[in-house]
Amino acid sequence: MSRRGRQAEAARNDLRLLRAAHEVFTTQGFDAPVSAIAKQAGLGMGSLYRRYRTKEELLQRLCLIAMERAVEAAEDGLAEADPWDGLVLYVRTCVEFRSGALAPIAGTIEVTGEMWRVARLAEVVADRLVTRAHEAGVLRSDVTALDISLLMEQFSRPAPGPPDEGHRKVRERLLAIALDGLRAPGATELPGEPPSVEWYEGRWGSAP
Amino acid sequence: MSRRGRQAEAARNDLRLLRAAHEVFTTQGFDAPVSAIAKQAGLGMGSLYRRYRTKEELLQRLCLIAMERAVEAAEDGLAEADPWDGLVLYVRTCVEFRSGALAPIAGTIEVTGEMWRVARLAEVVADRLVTRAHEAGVLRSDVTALDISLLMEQFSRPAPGPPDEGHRKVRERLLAIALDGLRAPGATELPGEPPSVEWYEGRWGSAP
DNA sequence: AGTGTAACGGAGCCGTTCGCTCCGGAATAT
DNA sequence: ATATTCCGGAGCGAACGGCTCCGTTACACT
Repeated sequence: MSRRGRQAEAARNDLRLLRAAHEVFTTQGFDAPVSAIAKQAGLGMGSLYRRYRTKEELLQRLCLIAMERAVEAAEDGLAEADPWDGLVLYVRTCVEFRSGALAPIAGTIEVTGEMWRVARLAEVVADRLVTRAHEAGVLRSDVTALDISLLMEQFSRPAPGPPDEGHRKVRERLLAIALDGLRAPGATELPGEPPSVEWYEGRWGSAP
Repeated sequence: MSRRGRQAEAARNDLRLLRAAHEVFTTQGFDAPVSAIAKQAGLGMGSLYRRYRTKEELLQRLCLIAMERAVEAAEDGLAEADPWDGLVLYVRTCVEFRSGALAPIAGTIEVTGEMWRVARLAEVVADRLVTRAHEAGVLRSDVTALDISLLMEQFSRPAPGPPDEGHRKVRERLLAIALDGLRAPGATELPGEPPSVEWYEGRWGSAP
């Protein structure tokens, strides 16, 4: 797998690039300047634009990876013996990686076929996790898988200003509160209709 | 109060301007173009820059008004007989007005003396509301007033993309979940230390 | 060692955007 | 009729962002 010399450096740089892009885009929003990614990665613009021919291409790659990670997180949750612990692990992991912050980007770029594929997969796996929690009676019955996706998205929303360790801690506390609110049985019924998949994916542009 | 003719129109326009600015800044973020506010208000740039000499001046006014509204909301909550209902009313009202979305703006502009004054007042009133809920034993004991402020801020965070009625509904559902998570007694203890006021207000620049 | 080549950094091009100004005209007041 | 107030929006200068181009560097192969 690993090559030597200059090629190995290129591979390392690609990783650094993706990490930097994740960091920058999730905290500064998707209209962050490309130069900020290069800077964060400790690379020049030339290297970035050699690897990705356009900003959009970088974003597509980034979203794809984030979704793959979400799938992994869901599978990890499924591997957990206790349904509740599994669900919590999934939510915590996703919020930690801020996958939700990437989701709205999909509205800005063209969604590739592969992205749709992984998105469907992620949906299926997450559904399984939620269904299991429902059947075990540990998750309040009026909450849907989509509610949970949107909750994660809400908690991945970037805080303005420079990244701050304090923000991470605060998010953990607030998320713990919200997770308690997810436990069965709910104290009060949730208002309104559950959100629909059509609406949710409508923000991504038309289907494949 | 109301004047006639051209002066009355100017007063109406000021209101429209503030409403538009609130709408635009809370949904698009604080780096939204000034022209967008003028457009949303149905006015020209000239009218805007006659009333407010600079973008910063407009933002200062806007923040001040938002904080005054937060104070009102807290007082309304205090007027409620039931401590829990009062707290919920306060949180719901603030999230509805998205006061939290304005708070981070304070880091980008100079904070006037009057703004500090009202901020202190808001802090005091909100504290009273939270303390009352604690004493009544309806609010989980490990949550602080600052946690609640930050929760409101998290839920006021702008969603990318065009404003959408769906988002409002979803926010209500998610907020209902979080509010259930605030009820006493909490299912699991909150992680980490409670946030400190110094950290919270540190984002606004130095004290007056 | 010498040469070809793949990857690197970053200054700079060009189109766009943004805050703000300025002026001609319309509505009101005197 | 004249003076005053207020309005709209084209346009200015500066800054910014995506992307390219090119001189330089460091490895690979013989």
